[in-house]
Order: sequence, then C-alpha cells, then structure tokens
Amino acid sequence: MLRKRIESEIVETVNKLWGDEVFQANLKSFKVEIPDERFGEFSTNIAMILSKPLKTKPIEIAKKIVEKIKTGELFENVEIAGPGFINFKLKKNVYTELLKNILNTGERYGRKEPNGMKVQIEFVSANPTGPLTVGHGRQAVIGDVLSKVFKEEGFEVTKEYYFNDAGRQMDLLAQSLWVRYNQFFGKKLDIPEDGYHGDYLVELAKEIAGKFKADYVGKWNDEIKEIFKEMAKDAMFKLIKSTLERLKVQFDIFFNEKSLLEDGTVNEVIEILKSKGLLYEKDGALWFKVSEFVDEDDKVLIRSSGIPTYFMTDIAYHYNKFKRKFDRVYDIWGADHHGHISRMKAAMKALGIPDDFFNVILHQFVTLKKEGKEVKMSTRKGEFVTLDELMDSVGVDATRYFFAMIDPNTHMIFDMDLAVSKSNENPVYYVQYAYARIKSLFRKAREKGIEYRKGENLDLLCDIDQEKLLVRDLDLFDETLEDTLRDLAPNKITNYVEKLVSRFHNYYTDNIILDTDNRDLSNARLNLCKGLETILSKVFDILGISKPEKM
RNA sequence: GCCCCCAUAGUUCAACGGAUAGAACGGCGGAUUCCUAAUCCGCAAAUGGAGGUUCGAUUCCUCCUGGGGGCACCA
Repeated sequence: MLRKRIESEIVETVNKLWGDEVFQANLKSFKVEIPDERFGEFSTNIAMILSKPLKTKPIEIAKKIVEKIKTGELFENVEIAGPGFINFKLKKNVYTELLKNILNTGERYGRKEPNGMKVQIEFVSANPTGPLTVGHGRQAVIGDVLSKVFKEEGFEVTKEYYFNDAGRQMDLLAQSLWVRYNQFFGKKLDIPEDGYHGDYLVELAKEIAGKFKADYVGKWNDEIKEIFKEMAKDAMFKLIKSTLERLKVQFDIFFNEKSLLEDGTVNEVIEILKSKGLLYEKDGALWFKVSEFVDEDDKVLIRSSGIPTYFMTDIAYHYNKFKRKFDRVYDIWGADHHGHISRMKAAMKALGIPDDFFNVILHQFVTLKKEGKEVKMSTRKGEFVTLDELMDSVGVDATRYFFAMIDPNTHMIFDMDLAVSKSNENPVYYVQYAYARIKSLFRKAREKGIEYRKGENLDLLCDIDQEKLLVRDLDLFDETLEDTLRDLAPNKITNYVEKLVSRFHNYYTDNIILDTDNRDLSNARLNLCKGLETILSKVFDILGISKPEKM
C-alpha cells in the first residue's frame, strides 16, 4: 500500500532528525492522509504533532523534514502548506508499477493469506413465524457483506442462522393458522390478540384446506396443534429460504435451538455455573448472578415451570460456539436486543470464555415510509413490508446496495415510493454503469482493431493527474476492506466505490480512451480500465451485486 | 428514572481529530458531428443548543433539547 510506504519514509526521516524516542512518543496521532485534490496526492500531519515535544513551530519542523526527505525514489514533489501539512506527489512510475501489480494479480489482488482465525457470523436468525421483513433484509446484507470481507482478509468464516421452532410463539402461530383455516370454511373465529394476523396465513390456510378438506374444522387439541405447527413451520422456512436465496444470501449452518436441550449443552452450562456458585433458586426458578459481573439485576435461567428462558439457551448456544473452536463470533442483532448484550457478556465471563470471543454488531431499525406515512412494523400484527415486496419494487441489486450503503448504527428511513419511482437513479446504477462502460470499451476496441496488450505501454500513463489519482484510488481498495472490518461497517465499501467510479466517469468524459491514431496510448488507457475493472469486479462480488456487460 | 443508538443542505445519506463539510435525489441553468448522456459541468442550499479538551472538533468529554430502541419467569 502506498500509504504505508510513505509512512515508513516519514518515520525514517524523523528518526534520522530527532531520534526514535521523539517519534515513538507521538506515534498515536501521526497520519498520512488523502487530502483534498488541490493539495496533492497524499499528506501528513507529522509536523503539527511534533510541534509540542520539539517546542518548535510546525512550519519549521516541516521545512527540516522536507529538506531531508526530498531525495527519494518515491516522491516527485513535497511541499508545505497551511498550518504545517506536508503534501506529497509521487513519481509516475510508482503508480504504473502499482497498476502493473493489479493487472498481474487479477482476481486475487488484495486477498490475504489465511490467518488461521476461525470466525462465525450469526445473523437473520428469524424464527419461522412469518415472511422476512425489510429489517431482516438489512441484517442479511450487513452479515453477508461482512462475511465476504472477513474471507477476503484471510479469515475462515462460517455463516450461521439460529432458530427456534418450539415454544409459545410457534404455538401461537399454529393456532393462528388453524383459525385462518376455520375461517376459510366460514367458521366465525378470531385470531388471539397476541397471535399472528398477517395475510400470509390466509394463503397458507387455503392450501391446507385443499389438502385436508374440513377434517380439522372446529377441532383443536395438542395433536392437531402439532400438525398445524409442523405445516406452518415448513411453509415459513420454505418462504424464508427462497427469500434469502433471491437476496443471494447463503448460510453454512441452520442451527436449531432445540438441539441445545437435546444434546445436554444446557445442562452442562448449568453444571458449570452451579459449580462456580453463580446460581440460586428463588420463587421456584433458577437464577443466574448477573450482578456479580455487571451492574444489572440477576436473571432467570430456568422458569418455575421448568422451561429454560431464551437467555439460558442463548448462553448454551454461545458455549456451544466456543466449543466449536471459533476464535471470534459476531452476532448481528437489531437495536431491540441491546439490553441482552451485557448479560451475555456476564455469562461469557462466568464460563471463562475470553473477552474478545463474543462480539455483537448492533444495527438500528429500518422505518418504512409508504404513501408519505411511516409504517410501524410488527410481524405479529401483520403490519410490515416483506423483503420480497421490497425486492419486487426496486430489484435485488438496489436492495442489497441500499442496505449496505448505510452505517448500521444509523436509524434508516426507507422511502418505498421514492425507491420505486427513482429506481433508475439509484446509486447502484451509477456504479454499475462504470463497469458496463469499461466492458463496452473493450468491445469497441476490438471493433476498431485496437489490440489490448496487458501490461504494455504503461509508461504512457500517469502524465495527467486524473490517471495518477485513479491508480492511487485503486490502491485504496486494500485499506477500505481493513476499515470495513475495523468499524464493522459495510458502508465504507459503497463510499469507496462511489468515489472511485466518479473519478472514472470524469476521466472518461475528459479523455478519449480509444484513438486509432494513437494505438499505444489507447492500449495504455485500456490497461488502466482493466485495472479498474478488476477492482470493481471484486467490490461488486463483495457487495453481491451483478456485473452488467451493458446497460 | 436508568442504559444504548441517532441528530449534518428541502429529502436520504457521507466525512481514520485536519486545510474551503462531500454525494445523491429534488430545484435552477448548461454540455451529445467523437469510445454508452443511466454520463459530465455550473448555481442556490447544512453540522440542533451551551460549555470543555486540542495547534485544529461534525468527530472526543459534560449538560440541554429532540427522535428511535431497551429496562420480563417474551424472544
């Protein structure tokens, strides 16, 4: 990475001038940045940082550094500006070498060697009680994109979907479905207040009525409940999986909460906690001493009815993850699960699991705006827009791009009407158009009889700033992925690619790429386009959007 | 009451503590004898309020105001 090379040049220079101690003491806020274009290609704040320890004006420090550093392989021009920034322009061959590297490495460019770390990302994890909503969509895209970045950065990644197909919610679903089935045959029955009111059960009830006729009308017992539950579950999972497939999100493992009870993990966890004296009984229930670890009230693990709480099974689930030898796990949760985090951390500590094992990526909610009104979404009340409906309206690419482009920490307002009416002006098309343009250039080159020769004529590039900056931005791909993992924020990638593509569109407008009177230059520029195509292709794969040959 | 996230242009979003706060959509005005105008160029338009830390704050800290979400033997 160019930035790192510049950093080490500066470090070396500072060490020569003032010794290692000065630098080490002030390392923290030292930076090489990408400045506004009018200042150059790179810049550093080193002189400002050293001003205090050296008791010298930043300008004076900058002067000394510039004097010393000027004779390098790297820099074409180094100058001081503003309050003491040092701005750099690099020699053109630095850029052409970099481009050559990208061209030679191709699809593998930027991919890190395996680092031996096993990471698990758990997301969506919706119980099979209804169709996936746009909220799940946000989570699915965040999880999927981050998984790909982890892989690219050398981690071994497992994508997991955790679900519960037992318990009260499923009972309510079964009952709600049964009521819809009865209603189909004209019975006057109401869905329980806290049952599932969505239309999707009406459809399913119709199918069931076709299959079983009126066999279960007016009859309700545990056996029938199980039958309806099973049918509901199968239908919902089928629906959920088809939605995920359409969104191009695949999971490695679907993990059933029930298995934790069946394979004894829950009991094992209880035994461990008991042996450490962290459990006690009260009011017929079994409590965990959360308060020993964090400033919170103790919580019930086993209800007085003997049934474990969600907290209990979730602890067991994470204990199970730990036993599966993941180095780190990331749970992607909606903002409503926030309160659960510190309790879980307490439990991890109690089980002796290292602090950095359990990580949560919390994302804020998606509010939908439809016909000018905000729609409060609730799966149970049947008031929601499904992920499928969203994809119907704006397409898969735009759906994925839209969810990826917003910081998970930000509450997201999704204006459906706008998304539909403006679908042709979505940023995803802006980005994809650049890719299509490049593809078109190569087609056109063949038509015009301009031969593309990989890696040749590169010395004709980078005499203009646009080309230097384009290559510099290609180089930023690497650190964009690092930033994405550091902040666990996929929107770093969309920001990056939009800037990159914008630069290309400008370049394309201002310069003729294919010129039959200047075939060598044309070939040089085709090489630049090829480099861009390589990076765009990687970015699109990570974002999971398509790569159109033409638009 | 306590805890978490957020507050930036008319709208939806950006901005590792850096220089004149960027885009997109919307508004106004331009560019096509030439590789795709789903593009490009120009104009108008924003950091909720008060303090603090810093050479330098949209960013960090405190308080206030306003949104969202939590504070179960629900998940």
